[in-house]
Amino acid sequence: MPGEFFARPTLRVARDLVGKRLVCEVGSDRVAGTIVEVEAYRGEADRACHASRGRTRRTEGLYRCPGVYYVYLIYGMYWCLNVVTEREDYPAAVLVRAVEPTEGLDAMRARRGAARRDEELTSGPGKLCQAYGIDGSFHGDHCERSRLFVEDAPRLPDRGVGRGPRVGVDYAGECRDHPWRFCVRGNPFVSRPRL
DNA sequence: AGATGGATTTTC
DNA sequence: AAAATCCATCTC
Repeated sequence: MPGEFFARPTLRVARDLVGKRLVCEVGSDRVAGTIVEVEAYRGEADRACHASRGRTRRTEGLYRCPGVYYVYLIYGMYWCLNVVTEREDYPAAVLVRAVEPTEGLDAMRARRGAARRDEELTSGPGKLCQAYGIDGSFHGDHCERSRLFVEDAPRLPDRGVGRGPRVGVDYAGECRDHPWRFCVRGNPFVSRPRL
């Protein structure tokens, strides 16, 4: 998808990202999957957004132009992939929380030692980054010029897309209940099926 | 349920 | 300088 796709209201980008394909090509290696779960993070008033404490060296990436990757380390162990949205100087992004693998399953299994079943390969933001080999070296890349990119796919009907509160943001006060999480309804690769 | 682990941020 | 925090995952 071109950068313009991400230069729109974050909730709309998040909704439209569900069903598209996330692809990573390194050398002759290609891994791909269908995005089945995302979350929107938007503005300094969103207490679950890293930018809620303002523009710092860490959060600077969220203020970049739409289509740029914001990749960060969580709990000192796992990488999480976000794509910046809206416009430059406004902090907002969509977190990719889960994909359904379609290509390169063997490479994913090799990187995901702990996964026993295929459903455990990419059913979480940290898991999918490990399966894809996404790390801090992708931080700041633009989607039009990166080994990692999003491919278009037919739009899912509204009835096939579930919506609910975001995961792991109990600390975010009144922002905790915002229904800014989107997923493919009934898909076994969604990280937390209950919605 | 408990351990893990490091960068960022807050507090002393 | 030290403590607390965090958009998670694995193992027990």
